[in-house]
Amino acid sequence: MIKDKFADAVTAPPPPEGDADIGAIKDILGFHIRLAHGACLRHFTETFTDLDLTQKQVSVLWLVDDHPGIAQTDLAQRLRMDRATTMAIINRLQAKHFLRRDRSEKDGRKQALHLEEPGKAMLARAKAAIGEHEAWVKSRFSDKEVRQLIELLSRIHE
Amino acid sequence: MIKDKFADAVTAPPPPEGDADIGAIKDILGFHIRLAHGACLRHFTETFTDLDLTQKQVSVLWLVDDHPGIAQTDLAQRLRMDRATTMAIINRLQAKHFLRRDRSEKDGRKQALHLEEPGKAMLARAKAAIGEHEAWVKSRFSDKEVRQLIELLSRIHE
DNA sequence: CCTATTCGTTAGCAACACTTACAATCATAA
DNA sequence: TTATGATTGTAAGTGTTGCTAACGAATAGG
Repeated sequence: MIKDKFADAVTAPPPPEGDADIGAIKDILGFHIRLAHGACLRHFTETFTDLDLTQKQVSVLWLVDDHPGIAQTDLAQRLRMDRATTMAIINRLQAKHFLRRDRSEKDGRKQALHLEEPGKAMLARAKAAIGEHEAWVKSRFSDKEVRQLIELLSRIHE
Repeated sequence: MIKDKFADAVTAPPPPEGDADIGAIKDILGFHIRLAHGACLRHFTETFTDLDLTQKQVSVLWLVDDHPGIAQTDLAQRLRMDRATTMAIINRLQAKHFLRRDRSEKDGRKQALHLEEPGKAMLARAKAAIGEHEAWVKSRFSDKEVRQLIELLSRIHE
């Protein structure tokens, strides 16, 4: 119930002038990446309204579960985030009691992150929701195309 | 000079545990789209620091140039943006005297957007910068792969 | 004419990315 | 061992973006 007008915009014939879509921008690869990301983000947000989680938050929960005791800097590197941005996300997750910070024993500067029980439960629900979301994205591709797309995108973010 | 640590993170061997990259998340298509978008956005921002323009602002300048007299709603639909978000972007561009709002003669509710001279000059510079940016993105693909990738991404944002 | 819709606008909220600065900790060289 | 420099987390602040809710003005349709 968010995108009715977009549906129109897509199926409607070019409004006034003739060709009249997005013009030469449509040849710009970066532009398509941004639009595709925006579409994904919108659908993700809808899928996760009940859980009240963002993409980043889910990614962090997921990685902390995969790597118990991981430090914030390590997290930031894996998700290509700023240290300060990571802080903000960790703060929100901690406020919800999804994870805790323990001082690392090996390095007093670092914080060892661990999921709390509510975090584990939420992650389980989140993974189910991600299944839905992924199904939505992948519905327009064959398995081979999905692998192709992932391979191509991987080259961009290394 | 922003991403030295990321270069390390990418070329460095998996830190502690064994496989230890991003784990099962790497099979999630949406995750790769987000990372690729993030990488693009970072490079774009670096490329456009001198011009002090964002992706959205460039897209709007470009479209207004392609479709003189376009209304804000039409812009919003083409770029998949909210009306309110579009307002904010138009306001910033207008504050820099890059474009102006004229009341539409055919529909008193609409604002007809036109580029001002500074806007045209800036768009010319922006298009050159986009050339650089695109070259950076495309450097890792063949022409065929670029066409493929655009086609696949287009299916996501319709 | 009356009603519903559209468009622009304003205001506010949340998330994120970035910067600068600072304190604590660690690593290393003198 | 001490001094120096780098790393880590933290805090505070700025800017961009996306969303909502509400309102007035203009339009379209009955």
